[in-house]
Amino acid sequence: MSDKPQTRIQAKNRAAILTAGLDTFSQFGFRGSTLDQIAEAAGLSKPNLLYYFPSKDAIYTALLERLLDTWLDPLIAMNADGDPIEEIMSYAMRKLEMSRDYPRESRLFANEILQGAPHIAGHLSGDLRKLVDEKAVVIRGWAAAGKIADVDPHHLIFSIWSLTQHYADFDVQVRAVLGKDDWYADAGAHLDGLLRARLLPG
Amino acid sequence: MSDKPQTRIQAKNRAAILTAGLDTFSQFGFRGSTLDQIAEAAGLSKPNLLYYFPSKDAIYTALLERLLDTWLDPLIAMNADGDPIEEIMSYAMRKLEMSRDYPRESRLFANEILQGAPHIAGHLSGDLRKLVDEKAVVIRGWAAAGKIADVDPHHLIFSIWSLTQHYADFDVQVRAVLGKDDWYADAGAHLDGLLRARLLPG
DNA sequence: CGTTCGTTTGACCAGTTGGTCAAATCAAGA
DNA sequence: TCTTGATTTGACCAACTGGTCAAACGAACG
Repeated sequence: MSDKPQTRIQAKNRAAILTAGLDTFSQFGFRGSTLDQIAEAAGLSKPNLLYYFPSKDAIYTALLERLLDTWLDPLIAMNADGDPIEEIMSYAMRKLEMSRDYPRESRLFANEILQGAPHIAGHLSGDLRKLVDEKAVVIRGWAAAGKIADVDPHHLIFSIWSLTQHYADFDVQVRAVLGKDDWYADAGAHLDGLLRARLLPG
Repeated sequence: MSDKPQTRIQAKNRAAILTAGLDTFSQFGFRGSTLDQIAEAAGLSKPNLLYYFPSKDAIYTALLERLLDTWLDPLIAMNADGDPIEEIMSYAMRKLEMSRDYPRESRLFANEILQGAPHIAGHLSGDLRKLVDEKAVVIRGWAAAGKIADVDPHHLIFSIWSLTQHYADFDVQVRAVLGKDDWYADAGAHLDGLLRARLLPG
């Protein structure tokens, strides 16, 4: 929004607060997180924290907005003029990489949705729905042209979201069941096989 | 555990508390829920609620235990002697029905896992892992016998969990994007097509 | 040096939290 | 009816919550 000039110390502390908030909110949700918790994680006193952000809600909202800005980039990048199967597959793989590289962001989003999306309900039925509908048209076009098998575009997208985000959101369960911490390679291979089998035309 | 005889009024109030707790905990998580909230939803006063359960934690734990008892039933029911593809498919369909019929239970579980599974970590690496490993052996046997395509059993199970639970846990998002409330039939058809394409041998 | 302005903090506040307790109420049997 | 035990509640508490504020600190600049 407004980009007032920031001193180095402001930039550093704001960043520290956002990181601490991400850690905390992504684990305990909005109501389950406390300012003291976030302040301690950021290495600041509580009043100091409130010097940089006016309220707990402001920290949370800032995080959500930053998240929404980047969260849908991979879907936006899906190109109607590319090779259909490769476009869909690389979208899925990019999402899987995000689960590996940004699990806290994934869990923050999951928490928000689980609680009924009180802060971003409008975004879901606005921007998000519009974007998904657009891409659904593209996918339906690919299917109609016989480039991929006939598939419900919306539910295909839901499948990619759920399959990939599961590894970030349910990380504890995945690691407990597998008995190891490194799921990425196997998950990638599995996801590739699962989606390709469904998408190959004929 | 101990089944002391319960009066009708005890049974009724305990049930009301558990229902209210399920509503609340599944939406706000453990730390985000308050006893006052639960008491009001149960139609009881807070001290009255604490007459039936010794603490907030006890309500939450009771709910989680009741959940774990039934949550894995569909997976347990997967029969090594049945038709492989139909066994896997009906497992997936049963899980999808559970997302439709017991979304609060699904969200309660999701919340617990998101927060690092503090109450059921042992269960995950114990009972759950054992059960999944057993079924993985069965699935691997089916693949070795050429009854289904070669697939990573653990990640296949993760796929079924994520694909089905997504509709309960991310219900708000699903309904916002679809623009309608009724996802069950379409999700079932999609899931059937997705899994069958991957599992058919040859 | 002194001023100025961005930064930090200790003390504080009102409201909420999980939980306690003694007293009151109720239901049912003797 | 009276008694007994189960049930319910208002009053209360200590700890914690998000948030405020005046005072103190800090660094850069004249």
